[in-house]
Amino acid sequence: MAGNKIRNMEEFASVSGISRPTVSKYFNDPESVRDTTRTRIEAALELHDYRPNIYAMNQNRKLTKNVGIVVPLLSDPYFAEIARNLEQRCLAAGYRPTLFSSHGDPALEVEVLDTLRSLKPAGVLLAPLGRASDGKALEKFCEDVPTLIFDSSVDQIGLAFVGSDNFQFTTHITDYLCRTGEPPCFFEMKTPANPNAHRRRQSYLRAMEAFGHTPDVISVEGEGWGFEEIGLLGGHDALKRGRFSTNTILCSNDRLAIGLLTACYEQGIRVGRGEACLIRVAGQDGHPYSRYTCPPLTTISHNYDAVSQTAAEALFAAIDGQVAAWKSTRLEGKLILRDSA
Amino acid sequence: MAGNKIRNMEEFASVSGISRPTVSKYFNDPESVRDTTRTRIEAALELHDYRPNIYAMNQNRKLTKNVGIVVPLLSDPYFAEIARNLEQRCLAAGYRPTLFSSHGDPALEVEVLDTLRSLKPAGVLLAPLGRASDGKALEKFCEDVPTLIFDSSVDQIGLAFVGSDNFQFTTHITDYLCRTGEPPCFFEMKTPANPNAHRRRQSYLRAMEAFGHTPDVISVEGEGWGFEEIGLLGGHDALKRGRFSTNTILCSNDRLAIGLLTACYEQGIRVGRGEACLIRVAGQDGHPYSRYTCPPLTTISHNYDAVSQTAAEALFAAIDGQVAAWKSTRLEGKLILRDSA
DNA sequence: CCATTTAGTTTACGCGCGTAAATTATTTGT
DNA sequence: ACAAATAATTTACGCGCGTAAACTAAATGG
Repeated sequence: MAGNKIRNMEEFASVSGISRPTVSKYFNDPESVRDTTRTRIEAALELHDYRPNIYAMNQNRKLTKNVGIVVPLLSDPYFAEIARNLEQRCLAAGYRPTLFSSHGDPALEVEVLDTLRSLKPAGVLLAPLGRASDGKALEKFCEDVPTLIFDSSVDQIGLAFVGSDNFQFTTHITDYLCRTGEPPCFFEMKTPANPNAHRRRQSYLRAMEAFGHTPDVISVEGEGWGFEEIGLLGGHDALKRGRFSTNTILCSNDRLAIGLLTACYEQGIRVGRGEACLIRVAGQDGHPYSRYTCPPLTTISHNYDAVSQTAAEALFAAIDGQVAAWKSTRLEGKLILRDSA
Repeated sequence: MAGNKIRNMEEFASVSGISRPTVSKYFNDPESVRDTTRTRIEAALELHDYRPNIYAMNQNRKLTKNVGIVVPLLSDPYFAEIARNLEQRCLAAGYRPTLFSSHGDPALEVEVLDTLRSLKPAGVLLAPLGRASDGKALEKFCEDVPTLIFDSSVDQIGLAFVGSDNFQFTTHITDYLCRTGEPPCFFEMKTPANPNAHRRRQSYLRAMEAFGHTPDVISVEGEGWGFEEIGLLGGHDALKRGRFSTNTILCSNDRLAIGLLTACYEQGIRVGRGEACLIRVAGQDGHPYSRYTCPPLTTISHNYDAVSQTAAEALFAAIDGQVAAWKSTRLEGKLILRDSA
């Protein structure tokens, strides 16, 4: 932090007593220079706080150190949490993460990919919108940029897929619900945004069959990503029409469950596993807010850490040139027992 | 989208029949070239889908078109929502927004500002962490980069401040609570992260005095940004110890209220304004999830749109060279009546 | 229609860095 | 201690674009 300001790498090289190409090499990878050289550079770095111009840096590099992180909806705390997790891992690995949200809009998703392309990222961690995504655009993007798909799988594109095992999720929690009370009916959106929802419904149907129960799926209307509102309206409607065939409701996801809980409350229906409770409600996802619903929501949680770690490491490996065949990794969820079911 | 790919502006200029400097001018500001020229460039643009290299662009420009948006905690839906709003406004105004979260960590906040500095942004929309922020670092950053502070004010730094009128918030909702039932006690964190919390407490004290009531502030322990958890634990504790002097509780913010509602639920205390209800709970902020608590939360909501618009427009005006004295704009909130109070 | 304004063209340079090739200095191994 | 291997230096070029200056073409106005 000396008075004289360093304007460029040339000047910094001279004050550090090292040639510019070597300094350049250092900034590319500090490990690539000799210990004594690194020490001298880092000493100068402390005195003069110089940072290479990222624009000039990235202009000539074939591969930048940028990593794009794209989620369908950043205002959903689930995605916010996983994005935060991925962001930290990128930073720790020496990459420069940039966050993008598609805001639930397929057109915006394409725009985001376009923006990303111009950033020439070393890699991208992409959670697609799902059903509504422009498949062609995604595929084309994956051909151009090393992309790892997470959360929601779309065909067999990109380097690999990492997400949760939705079959295990629903089977596991259905099993729990069957063992502890009436077998559940299944509460979902009629036209879900996300393919995971289909897997969960199928898994529910299979599990119920396997356990010898008759499944019952309640599909409510509603488009878009306002799941709580859809759960609330659909819940009110279903409750009024006596649409639930058992006293136990498994929701396709936690946000839907949050809306349903509100509907139950507003109709004076006590939810939980206690004596005085009329129905049980369970969710799926391990949403950050599921602990704070009334009653607190029984759910099956993503393994946030493991998903993030697996996804990040797979991408970094690919960036480092380690070729691997396309692979789908689906991690198991963990049942979180609370008062709602 | 013709077969031949354009490698740089030179090539694009030749296929569009316009000289490179003029094309460069177009990309800087499409309005700065004649209509006929713009039409020809845009026609070529449709045929050849070329995009200027942003790294080369920004290298020589004194001012980029980048705008940084920094919030204390992106996983808080309140900040996620306002960030989304700001992001859209930046895009609409022709800027390239980039989202950053300090993740509740002062050290990360400084890192974010450092990263931002190297992006040479035209401007920054910054919501500081508050109390924990490194004031010196913020001030220095504001000297170097046109920065507009929003949400939470720190001294008189940056171009201006835009946020909500916390005095009006608390006065207004306190007034409502007093008129409709017992005067409220005030539930807050002992060491809040955010200066807005202090304003709200003060406003509560003043309002109660003005209305001729005795104020009662319950300050609960807890550090950091896990407000729901702090509200939950502090709520349990306060309820067990009979710490609430009236049947009405005004929370310093909605997230605290969400935790308190859960504590009430877990202790079998019915919340709301109905006959069978023991206490009333109200929040402040108009949190996106406040509609879905049980009972739905009465709160006073930020005017998200107006705050975002005022902040964005003030920044854009400053970027366009319109000098203005430092100014603080505090917008009024709107009472949202729900079942909790 | 010509003088004036406005916009586009040509030419040229520089930004800050990546990177390659040839050379020289330093470290290793024996 | 000397040859071989490794690392740093010198030199030089280029990336894709911003931008300035001098010039030429096109639009405007009376």
